Amino acid sequence: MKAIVDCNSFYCSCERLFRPDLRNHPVVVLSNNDGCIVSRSDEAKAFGVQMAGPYFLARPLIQKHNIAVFSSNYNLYGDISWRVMETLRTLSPIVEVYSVDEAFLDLTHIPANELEQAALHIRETVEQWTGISVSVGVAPTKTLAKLANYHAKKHKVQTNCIKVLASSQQIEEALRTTRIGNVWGVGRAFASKLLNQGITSALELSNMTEEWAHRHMGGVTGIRLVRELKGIPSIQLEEPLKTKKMIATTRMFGEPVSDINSVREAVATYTTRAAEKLRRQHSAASIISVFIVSKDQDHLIDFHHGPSISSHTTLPVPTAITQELIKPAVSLVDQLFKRGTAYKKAGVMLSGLVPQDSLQGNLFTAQTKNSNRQLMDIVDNVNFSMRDDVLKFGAVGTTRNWKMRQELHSARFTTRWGELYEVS
DNA sequence: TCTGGGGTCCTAGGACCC
DNA sequence: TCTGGGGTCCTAGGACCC
Repeated sequence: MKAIVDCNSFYCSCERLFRPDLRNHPVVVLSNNDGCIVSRSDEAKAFGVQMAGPYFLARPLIQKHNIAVFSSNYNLYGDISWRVMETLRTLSPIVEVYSVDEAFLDLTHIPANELEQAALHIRETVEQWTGISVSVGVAPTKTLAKLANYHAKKHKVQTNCIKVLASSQQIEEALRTTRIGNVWGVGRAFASKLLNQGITSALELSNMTEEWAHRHMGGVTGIRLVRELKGIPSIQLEEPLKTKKMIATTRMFGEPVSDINSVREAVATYTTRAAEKLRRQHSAASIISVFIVSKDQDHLIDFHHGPSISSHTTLPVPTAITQELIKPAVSLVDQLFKRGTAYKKAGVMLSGLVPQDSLQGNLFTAQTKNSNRQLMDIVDNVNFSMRDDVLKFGAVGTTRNWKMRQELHSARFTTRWGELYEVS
C-alpha cells in the first residue's frame, strides 16, 4: 500500500504559523509578481475565491471579506517543507518528495487492519511537530492514493482528513463518486475528450481496456493510468535523490524594461540561481539557453507558451561554475536584445546535464578549475545557511528595476536572525 | 493597469544508417 | 509500372503535474 501526504493549503498554513490571529480567518497567497492566487484557505474558498485566478480580478471579493493577502515567501515555505519531509522520513522507510507540499510514502510494512491508525498517526505527528495540517490518502496504487486524498480533503469533517481505500468495495465507491476531470493524470484536454465519448466518472474510465487507453489516452501513459485505476501498481515510488534533466529559472519582471543592462543583470541573476540548483545535484551543464519575451506579446492568447525569442550556446566543456555560465548567458542577451523594445520576462535554461564527477580532468586548467570550485562551495555554503543570496556576483548588478513585485511579503521567520518571530 | 514558475514523460516525424 | 525493412538519434510539441 502507498500513501500520499498532502499539506492543507500549504502556503496559507505557513503564513498562519506566525500569525495565530489568522487561524480561522480567510487567507490567500499570491504567485511571484503578485499575479495569481496560488493558495487559499478553506475560509477564502468558501467566499468564492478562485484558485489560480488573477489577483486583480479577485481583489473586490478579497476586500469585501477582509481576506488576508500575502506575497509568496519561498524562504519560509522551503524551510517548513523541509521540516515536514524530515518528519515523514521518521514514519516510513521510503519517502518520495513529490512537490513542495506532497510526498508519497511506502506503507507495505503496515498490516491491512492498521492502515487507518497509521494514517492518523502520520497526520497527528506532522501537525504536532511542524504545526502544518495534512491530508492522507492510502491505496494500492499512487493514482488511487491521490483519489483517496481527494476525497479526504473534500469531506474533511467526515474523514478527519484521512481516507483509506483497501477493499474493492471502497475503491469502487470512490471511483464512482469521482468525476473524470479530478483524476490524477487527466487534464483539461483529456477530460473534454473523454466527456465527448460519454465517460464521466473515474469508475467508467477504470473499466476501459488497455487497448482503448493506448489509442485514446496518449499511448503508454494511458495504459498506466487505467491500470493504476484498476488497482495494478504501474507507477513506482521513485528513489529519493533523482537528478533533474533540465534546470530552468525564469521570471516576469516587476515592470517592463527596455535598457539592455537591466536585462543582462536579470539574466545573470537567473543564471546564478540555476547554477546553484545545478551544483546542488552535483551536475554540470553542457548547453545554456536564454529567452526574452517582449512586453507587447499578447499574454491573454497564450500566456505560458507565447512567442519569445531564444537562443542557446553549447559550452566547450560542461561546467557548474557560475562565472563560466554567466558569460555565455550575457552574450546571448546581447544577441537577442533589440533596442527600442520593452521586455517583460526572461529566462535561463540549463540542459545536457552530466554528473560533475565524470568531467574530464585537464592538465592545463586543473588549477584554476579547483580554486573556482572551492569558491563556489564557499558561496553556496554561506548563501544556503542564510537561505538567501548574501554573496553575489558583480554581473547581477544593483539597480534591480526589473525585480519582481512583492508588496505583501511576510518576514523570513525561520531563516534570518533579524526576522525571527518574537514572543513578548 | 494588473494573469507564476517550475518540471516530467511521451509521440511523431525527419534525417540518416545499413 | 515499379519502389524493403529495419534501426537510431534528434527536435518540436503536446499533455500532464504542483
